[in-house]
Amino acid sequence: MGEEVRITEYDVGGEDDDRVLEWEAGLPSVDDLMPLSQSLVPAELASAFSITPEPHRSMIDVNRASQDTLSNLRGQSVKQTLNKFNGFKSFGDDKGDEMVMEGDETADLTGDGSDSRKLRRVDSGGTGALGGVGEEADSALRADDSSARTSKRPRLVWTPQLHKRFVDVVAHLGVKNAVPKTIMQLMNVEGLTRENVASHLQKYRLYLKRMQGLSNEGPSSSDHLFASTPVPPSLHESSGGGNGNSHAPIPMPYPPQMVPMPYPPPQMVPHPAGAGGGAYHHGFDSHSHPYNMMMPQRDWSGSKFASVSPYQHRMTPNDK
DNA sequence: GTTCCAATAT
DNA sequence: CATATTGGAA
Repeated sequence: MGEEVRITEYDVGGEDDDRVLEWEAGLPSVDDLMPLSQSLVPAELASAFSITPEPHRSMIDVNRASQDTLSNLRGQSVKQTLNKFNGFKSFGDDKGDEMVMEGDETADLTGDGSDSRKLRRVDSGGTGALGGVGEEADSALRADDSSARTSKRPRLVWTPQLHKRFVDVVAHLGVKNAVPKTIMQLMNVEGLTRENVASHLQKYRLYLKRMQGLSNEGPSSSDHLFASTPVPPSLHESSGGGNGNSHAPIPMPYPPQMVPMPYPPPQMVPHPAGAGGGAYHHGFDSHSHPYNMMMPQRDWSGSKFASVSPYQHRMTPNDK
């Protein structure tokens, strides 16, 4: 069994600082990785081989470790990086809604009760304030607030990836079937609520409508996210019409493997939301920022919510 | 009783 | 502007 965390061992060589950013970009998110608390070796197996499992490691430990490591790499920007780690949040929300999804090779391990710790860090302007390098990373969190219950969900941020998925699903369901509940289910994004989808769907419909009216012309400044999304050419109806099946609450289009868009299990990555300053918008022109650009299909990060995004840029390049 | 959907609120 | 929340209608 190899060791998991030995990131600290990599030596930096004489690389540029920029390299570091590149690494970050490609690195899996925290949620991407196996839960730290989980041992790689099953207990029985371990005992059989006389392996003593390592004591538990918590996020705090890791953060500390990474802080150390990063401190070595670059004396300064550490904080920013750490924020990325702390910035993600995890929801334990279970509405008991199970997917009707098949069991293909997704081998979904995601769903497991991966530790639903609520690690919440909403730093926003803090960056400027002290900017100290030795900024506290832990912030153990006050116990009472840690329970997500009774607390409101943060605003969902529809990242390009999320939206992409949304559009795909909507495209595949007919117009008739493209209702919030179904969409939500097919999207298979953890923590995504029906309301979230409903709200987005509403906006999306308006967008489509507007698009139809003005079929040609007009890089409207209000395009944003939508502009870059391949709109379903024709909103064709799916099996809904001819399907005489009375049962099956959710009409699965086709067998899993045949379905043109097999979605990977949900994952999430911390999003730079407001703080960093840069937002995506427009899809292009973003190549100066390490994170959150339209990545190749893979890594469809940002399936989750992000901290509030207080800032929004108002740009009217060529407003019409 | 649930879900959709449009309007309205934050 | 982007989402959330609301309330009437299917």
